[in-house]
Formats: sequence, structure tokens, C-alpha cells
Amino acid sequence: MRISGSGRSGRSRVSQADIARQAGVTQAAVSMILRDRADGIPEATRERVLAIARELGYRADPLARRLANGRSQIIGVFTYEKVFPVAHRTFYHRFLLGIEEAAEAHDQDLLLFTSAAGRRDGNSGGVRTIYASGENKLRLADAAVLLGRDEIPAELEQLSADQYPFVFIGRRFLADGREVPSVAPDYAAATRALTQRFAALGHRKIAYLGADQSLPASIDRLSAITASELDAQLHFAPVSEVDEALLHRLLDAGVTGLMLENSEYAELVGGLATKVGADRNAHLSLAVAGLTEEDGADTPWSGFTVPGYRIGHLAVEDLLAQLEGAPPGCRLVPCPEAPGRTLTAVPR
Amino acid sequence: MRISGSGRSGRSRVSQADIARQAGVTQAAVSMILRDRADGIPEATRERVLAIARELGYRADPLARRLANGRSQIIGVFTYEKVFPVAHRTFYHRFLLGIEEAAEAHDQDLLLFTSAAGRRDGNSGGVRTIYASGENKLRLADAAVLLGRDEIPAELEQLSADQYPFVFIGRRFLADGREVPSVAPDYAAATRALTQRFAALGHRKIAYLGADQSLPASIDRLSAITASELDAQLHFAPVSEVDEALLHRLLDAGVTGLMLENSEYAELVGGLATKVGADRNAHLSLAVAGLTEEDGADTPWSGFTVPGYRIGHLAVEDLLAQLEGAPPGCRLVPCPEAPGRTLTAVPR
DNA sequence: AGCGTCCGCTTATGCGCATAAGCGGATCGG
DNA sequence: CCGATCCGCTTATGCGCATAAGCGGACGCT
Repeated sequence: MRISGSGRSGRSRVSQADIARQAGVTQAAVSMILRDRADGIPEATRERVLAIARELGYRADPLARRLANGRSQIIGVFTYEKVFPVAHRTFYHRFLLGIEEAAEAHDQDLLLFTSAAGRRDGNSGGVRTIYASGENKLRLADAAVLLGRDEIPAELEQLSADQYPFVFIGRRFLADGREVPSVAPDYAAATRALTQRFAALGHRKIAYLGADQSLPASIDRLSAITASELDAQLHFAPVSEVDEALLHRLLDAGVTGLMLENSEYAELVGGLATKVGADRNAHLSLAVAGLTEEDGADTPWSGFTVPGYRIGHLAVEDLLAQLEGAPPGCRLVPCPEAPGRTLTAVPR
Repeated sequence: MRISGSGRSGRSRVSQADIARQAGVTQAAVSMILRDRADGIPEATRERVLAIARELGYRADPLARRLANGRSQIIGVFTYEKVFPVAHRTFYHRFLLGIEEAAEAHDQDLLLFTSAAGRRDGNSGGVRTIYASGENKLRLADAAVLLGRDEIPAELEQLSADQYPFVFIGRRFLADGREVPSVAPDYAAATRALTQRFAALGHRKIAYLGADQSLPASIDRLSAITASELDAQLHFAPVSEVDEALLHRLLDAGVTGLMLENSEYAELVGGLATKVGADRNAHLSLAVAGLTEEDGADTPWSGFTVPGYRIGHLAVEDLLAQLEGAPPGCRLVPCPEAPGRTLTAVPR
């Protein structure tokens, strides 16, 4: 029993065959005419067919199109985070914006994927998954940009094995150590530059505060710090656990500079620091190792900015290049320095 | 020249036919086994085929699937606004959230559409369009939810004519006067109730302030107001043009209550009103005819709340019903009253 | 007149999958 | 011992479209 039995459902009302029948030609002729491949077809027929197509309100089925010729002019965006709920909203926002605009510029349609969450595996309800019910749903698109911190490694392996063209936003590695095609902020270089700014301003002992130490982004930052000439303490604590006591301990230890993982920490620590600093009449410079473009060019925070917009753009362009046969690559994008006012010289 | 010549592109590596070949059966048998329609197929073959499928990393092509059986378990979301900027703006956010969750609950995938903007028509760059290059791109999904204020009427006509299953969020009308399938806040009823609250508190003369007077949502509100027992002035001005002078004029005219189109006006007018009210020692009650759930249940604002989350849910459920053959309808969803603290009795 | 050429299409095929219908062989009932 | 049944698949077909290849007729050329 066909679906069409229960109503017209998703079916197209009118197909090329319908037009062909009315125009007294074949479906193939209609296809050629509609695609403007009608080299040798006289104007009269052309116009007749086009007229009938218009009259019948013909609309091509993008699906059949893709099935037949392999391209749909659609690129996918898959997030391993809920797009709509607020989580990390500001962080991902710019990436998405960049992707959207680049897609528009290259005349590609954009498809945002949301998966029915994997109830099957019974764990947290918010997990997205690409492979479900035996399908690779990304295949609706010619290629896809992936993002989000909680990606499923097995899926990246699978995509890779499937030869599906994709880029990840942010660096990721496969089990065998190979790096996944990506466009990512160059945290290593930016952090290195930031440590040098600390050093140049007379800082000798600094601390780093963040939530994560396992993502490539964090690893890149941390190793840049430990490789620097500075004496650095590393602290990992969720934002909720950061308090004045911590700052006191840092100052006690002789720390003069604090590098924060992101704006969220900055938001919180900013208030505490001025207070604690004032109380003890001590100096504490702050810098953010990953401001968002949302923070604005004139943000008071010192540090560097993650060029999300640009990264989104590059990701799309990389995909299009892949579709043209270019090999996938891993691009690092420089993070512009944010001068700000929170990183200053150590008073002597 | 096939695309596949320039690389494996979007093509699937392995198809059912590949499995079939290796397993020594036909593609049809593989299909049956994978779809669990393998009524009379012995366990041995089943397992052999499944094993090979796994080994080869077979993934079904959702596109071909849909082409063959008419359903893809995907519902589309099309906004006539930029998605990403909008997603974090408060008004559409809740709708999208509701849609997302409902889709998840019903095991449907969600596809957000973004169109390459219509450069062709040369006008504003942000216009989305469903019909482009002769395709109806919504057809990638079984059905779709549409939203956004600047919809293109012709496209709704077209969708309607195409018998494509969709619902609009908000009321919309076709050229011939018929209403488009929709789920919408019941602005008329909510506004009526709000005028009654004003009246019950002793207000006799109120004013309405908003930006729009042509959308159905506004029309519903306005006619509820003018049909009420209250003496009402209507003012239309963009938020940017609202100033103290306006409030002075209202008070001069004996207005004691002001109804605002949305939270944006509230934000602005709130400040002005307390100042002006205090200056002149006059009373001015405020109410918002369309708070967002983002405003929270304990918002200080009086008025009513647009149940975006619920509407999103209903929209999805309506679509699924349509796909089962139910006729499309126009559902009005009641807007819960927000008591708030800005609507009070007129001092005598 | 005979042959090549070009026009204006048509025929055939395939994309990957689902599904109705068929079919040869074994088994079973009578 | 023959027909009926069932098993375990296969064959055929179509979804809507794109495209390579073919083909009949008109026309031109020599």
C-alpha cells in the first residue's frame, strides 16, 4: 500500500512526465528544456513546454534531482549541541552566522540537522547523532560542517570511512591519530602570543583557569602556556566553584596574571578580582584566551578573539573545494589580539 | 561527465547492491532484510547479510529511501527571518524550542532551511525563499513549519496549490480570503481579556502602542481593543521614536493605561513611564500584549504571554496529523495571563 | 540519385531503495 | 502419487529526474 493512498502526502502533484504528456513530448525532452540543455530544440516547443510547466505549477523535486545527478547544492550543518537552547549560545552563534552567510554567497542551501535524540542508548536526552536507524542523514546534503564539543568519535570515524565530505569546526583526532578535516582557531599561536604579552609586561608567574583540559582547544592552550617562559599554575574548576578564596590563594602564591578560558569565566572573575585586588592592594592582570566576537571590538577584556565568523566562512569554502576534488585539510585561523584594559604591567 | 569522476563526492560508498553481490543474493533480498521485512528468510542468510552490511559499513541513503516510499521522517522548518540571528532573539526562540522538542518526541528529524537569498530580485539581502531555481526545497522534508513575519504571500499560495503539508506559525490569509493552515496565539481573546482587566481596574481611556498594524496578529489585537468598552487611542511608531513627549501627550489626553505590542516596547517605555509618571504625579498602568516565555513567569510586566513553546509543539503535531490524512486546520492557542505589577487600579 | 548532416526529438538507462508478484523446489496432506 | 502449500528467495517495476545514445526525416551537396 502506497502512502499516496492515504492522501497526497509529500508527493509532488506534478512531475515532468505530466508536463510531457500534455505537451506531447517525452519526459526527457521536458527535462532538457527545463534544465536549459535544450540545444537543438526549437523555440516553439520550448515555449509550449515551459508554458505548460508554469500552468501546471511544476516544481522540481530536489531529491530526485540529487539522486540522479549527485549534487543538491545543499550543505549541511550538524551540531552536537542543541541549537536553540541557550547553551553556548554566544560561542557558536558567530560560527553559524559565518556559515550561513558563506552558504548564501556561494548559492548553496543550508540544512540544519537536528536528530531525534538517541533514546535508544538511553543516556542523556540531548545527544545528537548522525547515524540513526541505519541512515547517514547528512547524506541529504552534499557535504557538512560539524560543530559542538561533545561529538561522538565513532561517528567521525564512520564519516571518514564513508568518505563523506565534511569539516569539523575545531580540531579533532581519530583513534589512529589522524586529524579530522577541520577549520579551527589557532589557540596555540594565540596563547603563545598572549603569554609573551604577559612576559613583556613584567609578569613572571601566572595562572590559568578553565573548565576543560581534554579538548584539543584546551590542550593547545595549555601546552603553549607550559612551553612559555612563564611560571604557570593550572586550575580547572567549573565556573560555579570559582570564589574569592581561589584568588586569594593565587595572590598568596605570587601570581600577578590570570588567564581565563573564556568570557564566562571573565564575567565572574572580573568582579571578584577587582574586589580582592583592591582589598589586598595587589595587582592581578586578567586575560581571556578566547573572547567571542560578541564581546565586541572595544571589549574591556584583554586577550584574543576567536574569529568565529571567519571560521564559518572558511569551513563552507573548504567544503565546496572538497566537492571539487580538493583534498580535505586542517586549517588554523589566527585569532586577533584584543588589547583591552585588564592586562597591564606589573607595578614594581 | 558524472560528478563521481571528480572524486567520490556525495556518493555513497556502499549500496545494497554491493552487499547483495557479496552475499550472493539480490538487492531486493538485502532491502527486505535490512528493513526487517524478511518474513520468510532464514536466520542464516539474515545474519550473513547483516554481517556483510556491517563489515562494509553500509548506510542507507535517506534520499533514495524517500524517493522510493514517500516518507523520510523529516519535518522542515522554514523561517522568513535569518535563523541564527533570530534563534537567540527572544521572540522566535521558544517556538523553535517547542518544535525541536516535539520533533524529538515523535522521532522525526528536523531540517532547518536557509535559502540562498534571492539575489535575483535584487532587493534586500535577507529575504528567504522557498521556491528557487524551479524547486520546492521543502520537499526534502515530509512537511514543514513556517514562521517569520515577512513571508512571501505568493509562496503560501504556491504551497497551498501544491498540496504541500505545512503549518504557519501565526495566522495568514491567501489572496482569495482563505486562511492558511496555522497554529497561532489567540491574540484576539487575550487582548479582549486584557481590556477587561483594564476596565475592571477603573480605566476608561487607554492607548495602544506598537509598530505594526497590518499583520493578522496586530489586527486581532486592535480590533479587540476597539470593540471593547474602553476609549482607546492607537499609536504606531517604531521603538526608536518613542519618547517622553508621547507619554506627556497621552497623560494630557487623560489616558490612564497603556498597552504595548511587545516586550521591546515595554523595555523602553517602562523607564520613561515611571519617570514621567513621577514628574507629573500621574498614574499610568502598563500592560504588554505579547510577553515572551523568556520574560519568565514572575515577570514584573502585566499583560499576557505568548505560549511559544506550546505552539511549536502543536505545530509539529498538526503536521504529523496531516501526514496521516487529517485535514489541515487553524488552531488558536490561549495566551496565559501575566498578572505582573504594572497594571493597577486607577487612583480615584 | 545517393550520401552525409543536422535537427528534433525519442529510447534506454541508471541513481538507491522498497515492494508486489512470481517461481522453482521441497514438503506435506490426502 | 499428485496437487497444494510454503519456503526462500528472485524478477520486475517504479519513485522523479538527468543524460548518453539513437533514429527517422528533411535538407544540402555533388
